[in-house]
Amino acid sequence: MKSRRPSCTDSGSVSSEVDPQSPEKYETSTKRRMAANARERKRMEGLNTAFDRLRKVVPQWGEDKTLSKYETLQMALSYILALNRILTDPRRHNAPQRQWRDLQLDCVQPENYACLRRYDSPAEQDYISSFSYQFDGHQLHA
DNA sequence: TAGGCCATCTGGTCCT
DNA sequence: AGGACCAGATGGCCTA
Repeated sequence: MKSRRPSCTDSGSVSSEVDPQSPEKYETSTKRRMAANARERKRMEGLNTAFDRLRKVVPQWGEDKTLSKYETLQMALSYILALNRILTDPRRHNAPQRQWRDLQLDCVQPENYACLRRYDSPAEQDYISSFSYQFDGHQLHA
C-alpha cells in the first residue's frame, strides 16, 4: 500500500477547541487526536484488506487492471447474483453434464459491467461478450 | 490539465 | 471517557 501523505497530525497539529493557556490540556488533546488518527488508519487498512480479498474472488478484467473499490462492489454484487442464479437455475438439473465454468460465464449479465468503465481492447470486448445471460426477475439497482 | 481514485485528517455521532 | 464508525475536506498520484 502506498503512503500518500506524511501525517500532519502525527506531528501534532490539533485544532482549535484547545485552550492555548493550558499546555496540559493541549497535550492530552493532541495525544487523543493522534491516537484516533492511528485507529482510523488501522481501520481503513482493515477495510482495504477486505477489498483486496474481495478482488481476489470476483472476476477480474486482467492482471494489469485492478478494480476500484466501487467497481469491486459492483462486480461482487453481480457475481453473487450470477452464482445465485446458477444454484436456482432448473437447467442445472436438466443438463448436469454442462461445465460449471461455462454456466458461470453464461450467467453474468453484461449491463452490470457496462457502467463501470470503457473497455476498448479486443480482449476486453471478448471477455465482456462472454457474459451473455439475461436475468429474469433480478434487477440491479445502481 | 482535468478528472478519477485514493489515503489521510478531522469532527460529529453512537455505543459500551 | 474512549473506541468505532462515518462523511466531508484536502491534497497527492496517475492517466487520457
